[in-house]
Parts: sequence; C-alpha cells; structure tokens
Amino acid sequence: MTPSSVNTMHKHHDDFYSDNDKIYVATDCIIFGFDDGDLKLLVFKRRVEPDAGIWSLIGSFVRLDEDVDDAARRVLKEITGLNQLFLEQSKTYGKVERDPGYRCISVAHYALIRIEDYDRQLVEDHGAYWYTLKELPNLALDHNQMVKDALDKLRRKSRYQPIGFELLPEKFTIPQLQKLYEAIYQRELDPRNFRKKVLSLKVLVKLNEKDKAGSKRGAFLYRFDSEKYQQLLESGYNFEI
Amino acid sequence: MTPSSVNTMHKHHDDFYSDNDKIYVATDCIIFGFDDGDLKLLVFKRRVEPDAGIWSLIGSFVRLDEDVDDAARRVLKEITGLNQLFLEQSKTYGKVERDPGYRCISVAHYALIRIEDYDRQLVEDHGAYWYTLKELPNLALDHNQMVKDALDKLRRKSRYQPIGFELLPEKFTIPQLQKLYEAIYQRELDPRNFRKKVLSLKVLVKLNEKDKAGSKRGAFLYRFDSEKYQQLLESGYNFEI
DNA sequence: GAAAAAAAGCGTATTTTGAACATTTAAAAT
DNA sequence: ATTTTAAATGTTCAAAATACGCTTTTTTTC
Repeated sequence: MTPSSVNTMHKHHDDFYSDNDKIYVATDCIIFGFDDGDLKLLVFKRRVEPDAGIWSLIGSFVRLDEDVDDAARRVLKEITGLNQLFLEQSKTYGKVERDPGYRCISVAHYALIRIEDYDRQLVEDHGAYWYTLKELPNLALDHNQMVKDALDKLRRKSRYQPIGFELLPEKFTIPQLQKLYEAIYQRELDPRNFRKKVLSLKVLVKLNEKDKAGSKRGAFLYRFDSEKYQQLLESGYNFEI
Repeated sequence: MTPSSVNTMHKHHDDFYSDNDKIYVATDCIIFGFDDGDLKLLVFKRRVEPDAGIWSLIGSFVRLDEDVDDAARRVLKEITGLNQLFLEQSKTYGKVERDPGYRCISVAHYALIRIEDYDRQLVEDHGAYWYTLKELPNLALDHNQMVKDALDKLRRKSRYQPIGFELLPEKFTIPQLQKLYEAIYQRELDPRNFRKKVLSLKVLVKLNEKDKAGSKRGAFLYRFDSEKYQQLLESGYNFEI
C-alpha cells in the first residue's frame, strides 16, 4: 500500500479492496439486570468452536441491510422479548486475533433491563443464565474485557445521568434505588445522605403507596418523572448522583 | 433469518454469510490541535464521489491483517509524521446509508497533537487544513456528527483526566493552560481560581524560564510531570479539573 | 522619565457541597 | 406491651468551589 492510499475514503474501494479482504462485522450485547440487590449479567453457553461450551455474551453478525445498532436491538428483542429498552454503544473490539476463527470485529453494546420484564421462556430457550457480576465465570474470547469496559461506562454514565432507573421497576423505593447505586459503584452509601441527594434532584414523584417487601415498616414508592427530567436538562441543570 | 441465528457467534459464519455480504470496515480520525487560543481540527479535501471536493476527516479502510486501532495510528502517522500521540477510540458509525457508495462502517478515533510538532510538508501534501472549530465547514457524510461526538468525549474525559497537556508544547504557562481549558469547555474561567486548582493537583513542575510571548510581564513556564501523575493515580488520587 | 496599561500572580471572604453521625417513626414479630 | 427492624428526618462539621480585591512586573505612551 502506498502512502496515498491512506486517504482511502477518497478513493474508490475497488482500488485495493477485493471482496474476500473484507472483515466480518458483529455486535455483542452486555445485558445488565438488577435483582435482589445485585447487578446481574445475562450470559449464554456458546455452541461452536472456538470456545464451544464456554459461557459468552450474546451476539450476532450485522446484516448488510441493517444499522449496527439495529442489529443489537434485534438480538435483544429475540432473547428477551423486549423492544423498548436502554441500549447504548459501548466500544468496538478490533484486534486481529480476537477471534481465532476468522477476522471479525465486534461493536459491543450494553443494555439495561428491568429484570422482572424479560421473557423467561425465550431466555431459557436460548440456554441463557443470569450471573451475578461478582460470580461471573470466564467468558469466551474477549468477552470478559467487554463486560469490564461496559461496567466502566455504566459507572461513569450513571454519575451524570439518571440511567439507573432503567434497571428498576416503574415504582421503586429510595432504599431500592440506593441498593442499585451501591451495586453499580461497588461501595456502600450513607442512606441519609443518599436520600437527601437524590430527592434534591427533584425528578422523583412520591406515590401514595408503600412497598412492604423490604421491611416491616414499608417504604414509600416513587416513580421517575422523565418529563421533569427533560425540562430540567433543557434548562441546563447538571445531574450528578 | 430464523430466531436461532441470533446467536450467530455460536454458529459458523459460513452458515449464512457469503463473502460479498461483508461490510467494509474503515476508520476516521478526528485530529485536534490547539493554537492561538483556539481548538482546531485537521480536515481534508475529499477527492472522490460521493461528496468529492467537500472537506472531510481523514480515514482509511482497515486492513485484514491489522488491528482497528493500528489502522488509525497508521493514518495519523502518514499524515502528521507523528508516532507517539494521544489516540483513543471515539465511537463506531454503522448506519446503512451513512455512505451512499457502499456499505461501510467507520470506527472513529480522536487524536490530540501538539500543533507545533506535526510535519507541515506531509500535511500540505495531503491537501489538509487546520480549521478552527467554530469555523468548521460542512464535512462529508456523517463527519460533522463524528466531530461533535468526539468533542463531547474530549470534554468529558478532560474533566477527570489531565489529557489537555497532550495539546500543549512540553513547556507551557498557566495562562496558556487556562486558555486551552476555556477552548475545550467553551466558557471562561477565573484565572485566580484556575491557577489555584491546577497547582493543587501537584503534577506541574515550575521551570526557571519565562514565556514573554503572551504578555509584557511574561509568565513562568511549567511542564507536566507524568511520573508524579502516575504515582498519584496509583495511590488512588482523583483528578478533576 | 513619570504615568498609564496589561497581564501575572497572591490572598481572603463567602457560599455551596459533601461526609459523618443522632434521633424519631411506623409497623411487624414476639 | 415490648422488642425489633428498617424508614425517614435532622444537625453538625469540614472541604471544595466561587467570587472578588490587590500587588507586582514589564512595556508603552506622553
């Protein structure tokens, strides 16, 4: 390749790319859920070589006629049955030897789902299992790195965007929300300060119901007010949790 | 495609992928520089359709035998002559219609370079030009979006990591550093508070030289102490600028 | 060569935010 | 009725962010 071929976006592809030079493009999904005070990850038994029998993330090749993020959405839909969910690109993995079988890059996406919502039958049909993050086994290929990176993104993002609500049911209590953030940040938070902080953001609506599951006394349920959130965002409000 | 084909990472590719189904994989580079108080971007005149004659980012196809990030490094090296520089993946662009010519996804990377270091001859040979961010023209394809996203990443990242130093010469003054951060954040900072803050991080070494270019009085030059930075990082120090 | 101008550099007061901790309240279990 | 458990409210102290005043050094101008 000559130096001038650097500027290849300026040349026609046929100039140096033959069809069998092309690289496979896949997407892998890091699916986070939250249950019982723990962050969980949906993983699958891999069926073919290399690494057959090993747990792995769920993924798919990107079709010629579909957007990359649509491919991720398609995967999620077929596994969980869920259509509308939080889905965001994480990072692209492009090492030559990342998949020993053939040259393939993967555009990883991470998703947050309310663990009560997903379709249990579909998940079971695919041989999938919810692993607690702490007990996560070795995954195929570079999938452990993918999880690490996605978790990092989730942590960073949840500091300045109220993204955690995607992992909770519509109605939730402050202590539940706290447990979620403790799971994300992997450290304990002071319940009094947490409550103060989160209520000061003014995006929670207190309901006239209590959840009795967590304690004898029961805790008031809240819901996230995304309209108010949008308003505050537009008026330049800075969210940090 | 059947539902089971979702889990394609588990199947062999030949099962549904023929060679001419494959997608082209490219990389585009958002090259930031800093000069004269302004953030600048290195752009190029596109030579072929679509959008020939339009300014665009520099890019290249990823070779079959090179890592995606190596492709970006190769592009940068051939354009600027620089080998060791700050380079980081930004985001992957995978819309079907993003390039009308053919199906091609692009893994965007952003780079920070000291504007005095680059090879002017090489840049000129490639028909490149340093545009001020504010005066940036319409770019080809989805390249304006790429710039927007990369700038956003740069902003976020520079809040918790001292990456701004990559854009300054080895020796710089506090006022210069402030101008850089003002350019990145697009807002004015108080010189007294900025100085206090940045010196409190204890990663700057004051030199016995003054820079007379910026003012009549002249300002002391400093350099970034990356060893000390590493030490502090390892001891769990939290950098926020 | 004295005065004005301009940016560098140092210092202090005020406000806001974050961390630590004590106490009361509601409801279930004994 | 008493104990137990977690929810909820409140207070205090320290640290960090912000706002702003003033002196210093050197060049320019009259």
